[in-house]
Amino acid sequence: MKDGVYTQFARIGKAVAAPKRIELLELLCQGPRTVEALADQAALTVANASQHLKVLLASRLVDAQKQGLFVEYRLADEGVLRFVHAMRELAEARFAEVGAIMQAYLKARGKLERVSGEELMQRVRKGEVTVLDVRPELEYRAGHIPGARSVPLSELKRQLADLPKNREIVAYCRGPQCVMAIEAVELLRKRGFRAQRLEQGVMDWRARGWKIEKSASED
Amino acid sequence: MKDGVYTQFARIGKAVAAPKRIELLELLCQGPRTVEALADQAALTVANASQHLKVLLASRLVDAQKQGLFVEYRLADEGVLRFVHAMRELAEARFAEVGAIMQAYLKARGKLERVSGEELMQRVRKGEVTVLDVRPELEYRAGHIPGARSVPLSELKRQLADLPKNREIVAYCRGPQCVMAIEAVELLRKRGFRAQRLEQGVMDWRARGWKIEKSASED
DNA sequence: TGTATATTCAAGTAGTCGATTGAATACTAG
DNA sequence: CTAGTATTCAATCGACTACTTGAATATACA
Repeated sequence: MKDGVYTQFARIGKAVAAPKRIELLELLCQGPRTVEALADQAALTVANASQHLKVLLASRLVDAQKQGLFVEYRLADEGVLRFVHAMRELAEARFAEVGAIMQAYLKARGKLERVSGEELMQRVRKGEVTVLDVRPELEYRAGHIPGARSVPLSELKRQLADLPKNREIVAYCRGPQCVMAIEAVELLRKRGFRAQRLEQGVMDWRARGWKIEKSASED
Repeated sequence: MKDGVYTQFARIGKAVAAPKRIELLELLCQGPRTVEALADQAALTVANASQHLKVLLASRLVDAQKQGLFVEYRLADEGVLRFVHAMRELAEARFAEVGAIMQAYLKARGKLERVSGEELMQRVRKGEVTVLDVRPELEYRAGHIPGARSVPLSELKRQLADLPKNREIVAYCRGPQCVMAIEAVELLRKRGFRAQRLEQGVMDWRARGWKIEKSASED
């Protein structure tokens, strides 16, 4: 009996034993995706991605739902999000490597200051800052930080004219491992804006139980 | 770069991808152990246990420390305990199997009532109950619930005479998957005691941040 | 109906992992 | 130093895994 229980536990472990599956999971933490989108973003062949997703499905960490021509995968529930988050925190605490890799990257990029969530919410409430969600619009629609404005990185250059020059701008993306916000802040600063990067991404935001806003359109 | 990060993350996943390693981890959640003790309790050969422990060591989830003739393994820190706990919660929520296996067992044993932690602490404070730690004494010394008395399951029969007949008794062991407390309660009831089982084990107790008492002796 | 598209299935290969065995290493006690 | 003990190392075998390739389903649209 005891053996059976641990075997069940290990199903969770096996699901997160492959780097690519963790990458897929983190992508799914940002919202539902089709197989193709996931394959694309994780640099996998579609067949291979499908196979990994099948494993995640078998471990009940994700759900799949056929939407017409596409199959949409999503996290099974918020508990999975918390688990992934706990795992990331443990990994970061345990492996200097992870922190080091990120820090080296951040340093090379010129030490962009990071803004914390509590800090941000206070300033948002006072109307002191403009919050930018620089992820693709689809991800924005799946859920975003209250008050954030969707300006996908790819659109940023075109929308520069609409942004306030004298107000502070805080950009965020998927999370600490995502570099979209970093690039956005770089661009903004080059153009003379006062821009900073939000330390957390949407995933951490949710994991901490802070509110998420959903767009009415779609789904 | 991104690939490297996820590879690091996966090291944690790989560490908990094997049932036996999870079993070892849960044993270590109850306190430091030597290789031999772990091998014994997890029903592994010593060499095999050593190998698994090496994997856990490489993933930084545990630490090893040479104590004279023995090597003592222990959790790297409390964060690991929280992680293991989060993983168990996820597994239990996700796999009906785990819950079902346990419930079937509990039912077959005659529906022993379960006592919750908050409930227990209130009654302990009022001096209404006697709390028994039925794990091996070594585990008791490594840490136990405040006010608990060490009566290893193997010693229970011999110490029956010392237990109060008219006071309520609450027994606990390692955790939900551990059956020592169940057996203890059964025995006590057969002998006419008013006995109940504490829902949590030491591990859950700690994970919730409740206090743990340590014996002064050893280490 | 036929064609295009998204996803899954099936089979094959190279590589990894878990368990076993027997030897090697480190420490203790006499 | 020698004998004994706890642990690890090294080599092996069978099982499993990730990824690739090419074919098979299933749905949408014309």
